[in-house]
Amino acid sequence: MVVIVLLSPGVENVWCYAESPFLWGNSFQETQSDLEVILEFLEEYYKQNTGENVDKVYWTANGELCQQRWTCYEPPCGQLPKSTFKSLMAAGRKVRLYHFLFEMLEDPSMAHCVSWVPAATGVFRFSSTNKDQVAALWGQRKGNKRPMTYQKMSRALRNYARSGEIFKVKKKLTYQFGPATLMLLQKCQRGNS
DNA sequence: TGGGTTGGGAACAATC
DNA sequence: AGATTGTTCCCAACCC
Repeated sequence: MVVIVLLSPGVENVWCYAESPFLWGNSFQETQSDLEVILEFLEEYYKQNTGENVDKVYWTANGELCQQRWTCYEPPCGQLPKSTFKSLMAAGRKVRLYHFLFEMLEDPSMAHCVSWVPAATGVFRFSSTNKDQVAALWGQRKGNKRPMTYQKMSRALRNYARSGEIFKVKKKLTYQFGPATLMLLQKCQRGNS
């Protein structure tokens, strides 16, 4: 997810715009993993310029905050206590399937289950014999009651085509990350390492 | 032909 | 209470 922070030192409000990279492209972009850093920076910057502490974060959200996707469209404007802002950030970091798959792909010990296809960027393929192992791990990660299978997981993968996060490649057991998703995942990974 | 794979509708659940 | 993100079930089509 992308967050745009517009600082207005000397002005009472600090504006924080959050939106989805899959909807808009933007000039100043940071990933969701950088949100806390941004918030800290914002606080410090605001403090230096106004001599006051930030106790609230203001942002646009079509009149109200869309809690899960950080999707905001146009001002103005909502306001939240900082604590709520932080807890929402933590909630947004909950693992999603495409992120989990990226983790698997970056883990050499999982190469027998799922691996990158070198021919094209962002393309990956499940092993015909071990694909259910990936699915089972995903089910475990989510704490599902019933065992996850490749068939059910692939149903979730097919839903990603609508949002452009992952596409099906016309090859057996092969999928491709959307360019924006791949960039985001790679950036997240660099941020964590 | 058959089994594995793909595609998608629909209802449902968990979470925020 | 509504949106998001799967999960589960099911059936049809495709393909090697």
